[in-house]
Amino acid sequence: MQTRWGDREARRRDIVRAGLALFDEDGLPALQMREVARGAGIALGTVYRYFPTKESLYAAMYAARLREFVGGIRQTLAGTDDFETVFVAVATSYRDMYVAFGRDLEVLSPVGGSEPVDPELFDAAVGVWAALRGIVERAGARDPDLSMAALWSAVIGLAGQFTTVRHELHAYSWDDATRYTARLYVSGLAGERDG
Amino acid sequence: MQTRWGDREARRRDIVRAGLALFDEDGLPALQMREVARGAGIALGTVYRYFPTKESLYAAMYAARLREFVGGIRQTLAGTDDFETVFVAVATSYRDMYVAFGRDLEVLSPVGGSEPVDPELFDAAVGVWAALRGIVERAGARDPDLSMAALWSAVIGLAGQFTTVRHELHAYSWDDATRYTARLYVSGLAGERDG
DNA sequence: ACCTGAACACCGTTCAAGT
DNA sequence: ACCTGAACACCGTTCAAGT
Repeated sequence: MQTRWGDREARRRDIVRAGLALFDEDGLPALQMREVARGAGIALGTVYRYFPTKESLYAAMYAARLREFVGGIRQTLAGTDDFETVFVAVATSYRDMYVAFGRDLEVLSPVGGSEPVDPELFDAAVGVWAALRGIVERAGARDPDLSMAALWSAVIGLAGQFTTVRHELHAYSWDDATRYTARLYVSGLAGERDG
Repeated sequence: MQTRWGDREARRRDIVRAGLALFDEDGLPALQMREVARGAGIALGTVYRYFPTKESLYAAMYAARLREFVGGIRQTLAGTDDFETVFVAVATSYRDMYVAFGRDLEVLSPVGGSEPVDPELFDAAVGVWAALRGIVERAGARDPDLSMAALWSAVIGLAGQFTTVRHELHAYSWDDATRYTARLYVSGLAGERDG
């Protein structure tokens, strides 16, 4: 299906799709503007009529993936509110994005950076964050926001640890480590409530 | 103090020092081989007689910083074995390295990657890891290795969270979040012991 | 208006020549 | 042996010309 001359919306999608294909295949070094152009079936210069820099293309690719991430968490939350199950699901989705995008992940950050985000995505992220906060609150957190900061750090850290060679250090699987971390937090939060 | 013609050891140090100066000033984009040569007072081609690629120079710069990191933790451990104090100190040192080197940090990974590490550094890292493990054990961990994995994730995650714009999301300082996380773990580990 | 691709700029790497 | 720096290769970005 050929994108028509002048169809800016379809052209933009073609470019982002071509970028993600290269990126998924061989990482950031493979994201070369000449290859993007080739994948999108256009000339090199045309890519720059849609994205003024390589970095802005990367940002668009990232936004596309973020949308999928938030959608996945929403689906999990629709099915359960068990702390451990939700923690493992969120951490696992996060890890998958981390593998691709690395340290610059801004997943679920409703405040966001300097650029205005798609409002629909923004609202979805805020909703997800509030739902997660509710689960933490029911687990006994005295200061749910501070607990969320700690929990979110655990998610980031597990992804970081199991994404490098470092994880070969110990014998624990992703699932074991993630579930154990969830239980440790539940126990710690229960201690806050009861202690 | 001019490095003498043929003094390979001093020359190597000059190059690594020049690289770190550029890197600290303006990050990875500023680490350009021409600039490294200029900073080390040698010709461009000479850099390649010491480091076959830019990546290998980067690895040497990283090893130099890792040595400082391990030395700092050892000093902390010599002064105290209080869980919270040690956790905050380790997390803070880790964060400082994370700011510079990002997701590729392999700090305190005694097994290491493919390249053989300096044996002295290796031994120091193993010693530090064992000492930290002892503290976790005394805090009540039933499976200290699994707890270390979770704790180490917390360190990584806190660094990750407070190193991006994401940390502007909430009102908590590095110190608050780090201390709270330490206490949550202590409470969780005590639950393992007593529960 | 939108698209093209040759040309430019920049930077990692090489290698024949210098001491 | 060690060092030099001009030359090459690669890739992000621009812009005058094409439809």
